[in-house]
Amino acid sequence: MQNHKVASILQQVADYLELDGVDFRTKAYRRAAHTIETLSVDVADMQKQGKLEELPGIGKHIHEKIEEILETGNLEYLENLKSEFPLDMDALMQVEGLGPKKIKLLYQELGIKNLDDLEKEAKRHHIRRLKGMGTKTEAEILQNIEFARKSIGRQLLGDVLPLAIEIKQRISTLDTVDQVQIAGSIRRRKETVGDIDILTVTQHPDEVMDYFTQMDLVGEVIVKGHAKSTVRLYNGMDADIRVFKESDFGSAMVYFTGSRELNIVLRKIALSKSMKLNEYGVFQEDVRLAGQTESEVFRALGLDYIPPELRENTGEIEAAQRGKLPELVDYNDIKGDLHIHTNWSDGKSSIWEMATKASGMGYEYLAVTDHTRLPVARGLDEERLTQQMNEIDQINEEMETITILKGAEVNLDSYGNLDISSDILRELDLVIAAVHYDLRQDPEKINERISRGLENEHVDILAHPTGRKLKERQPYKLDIENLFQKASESGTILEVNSQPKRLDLKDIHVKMATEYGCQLVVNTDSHHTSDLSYMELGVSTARRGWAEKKDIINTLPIKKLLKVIS
DNA sequence: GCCGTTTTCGGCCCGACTGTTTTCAGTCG
Repeated sequence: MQNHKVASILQQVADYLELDGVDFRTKAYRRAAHTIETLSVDVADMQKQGKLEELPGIGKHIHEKIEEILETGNLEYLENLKSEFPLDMDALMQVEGLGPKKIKLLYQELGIKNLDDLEKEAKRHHIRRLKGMGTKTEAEILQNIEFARKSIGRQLLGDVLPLAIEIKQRISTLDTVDQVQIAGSIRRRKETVGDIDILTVTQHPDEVMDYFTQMDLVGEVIVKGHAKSTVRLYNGMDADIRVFKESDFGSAMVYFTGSRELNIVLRKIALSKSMKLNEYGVFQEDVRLAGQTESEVFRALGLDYIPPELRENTGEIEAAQRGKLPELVDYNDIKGDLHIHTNWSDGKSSIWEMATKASGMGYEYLAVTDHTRLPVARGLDEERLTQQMNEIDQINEEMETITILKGAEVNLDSYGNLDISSDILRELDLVIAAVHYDLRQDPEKINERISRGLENEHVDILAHPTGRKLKERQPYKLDIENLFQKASESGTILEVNSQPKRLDLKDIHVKMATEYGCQLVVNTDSHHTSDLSYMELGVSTARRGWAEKKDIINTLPIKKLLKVIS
């Protein structure tokens, strides 16, 4: 599967074209890159079937470029652009305030190719001499270089969401604030986020701005105005706050939730109906048609309400026009967690503690699935598994509010065999199979290994199917479509793992899997009672993958669930 | 470079802010 590679090359072409001031062709390449990146099928398959040009934003020329990438792994066009501008685009673009135009000017006038060159020339005061630059720009650049160097990039949703909620709660304590909401990619629950966007309604903007910029979470204030302020938080992440009128709040939420791609299409739709859409409302001539609520804004454009998690312009707008949006699985639909660890292996909490917490969350059931054998995780052998089953029997007798299921997270060895004997596996309610070592196998081996696991009669669930860890490691080199095909044939359930670093399957894979007819389960893989709350991240990942309640087995009441995993 | 319920050619989302200007270009979201 080469979708990501193809998209990345097209994106780079756009970056370099932008240097040259090429406007609309740049946009065309970005649009094509977005189409490929979010495609829920293999771009190579589309190409073989001659269907590439049916995709939005892909015409004759980009079709040819994609063919070249698929055949040769490279794109000559991009290589030529690179040799014309031999500079570190990525790094320079990280410097706030520098865009393609200024980068080109700096390269042509001063030969600046990277951050080191940039720093040198700024310190020599050469930059202020250039047209359109001045002392302020030069000082700004020097200041921002340091930040660009240690730029942490996008952070994990799971790390940022609690911080955003904290800020929202603090602002909502102000008497003068009528409404406060989180917008941006956090609201869309994207797996990584670049900043925190907060929108408010208040009659006293200055008071809110003072409070926001003086919070103890703030490292430095970047901009402070009456309608908008930006701060850099202690952890290096930027947070924006904006003030709107009550009557505009819906259109502001649509606009600042994005995505950017969705906004562009919404505005085109408005234009096609001779309306105008901006963050202050929907207008026709000078008459205001909508703006107070999001639903009202969508309705004015002839669309059903689109849940934030779907707002990526990957087909949801067309679905909303035809009244065909999916009924997404809801956070309250989840009836239990089927993948957790306890202090029997590498977890920190006891079975009793985990069950008590889960019961408090309103769950009907909880499956205890400690590691087997894995030495680093103090994994269980047959004997200890048996002891653990006895303890679970006891706790089940004492606890009336929740049913604890007996399970295990069993290792797939390098050939796809399980490391616990069938006699014991047969006694368990639930068997999860997972790859935990020998991760860098060749595609052929890892595919065979996982296929064997899926075909094993004892295996109910495949945990974290691709093995990726955000900002840490690549997925296994597996053929994902083969995996979905096999899983749908064998009826093995695929996990959406809710750990902030994993979110595996990820959103577009969730969509692919359901299109193959696979059943899914959303699990937390908790190692502590506090991890159980990660469920929300998994559910939002499933929602981003268009999953409905019927696709997720842990939305079932216990009797039906037991039939599925029996 | 893509695309069409006005269009096969002439458009391509919109507004705020900043620093540099003396009416605007570049950047950002």
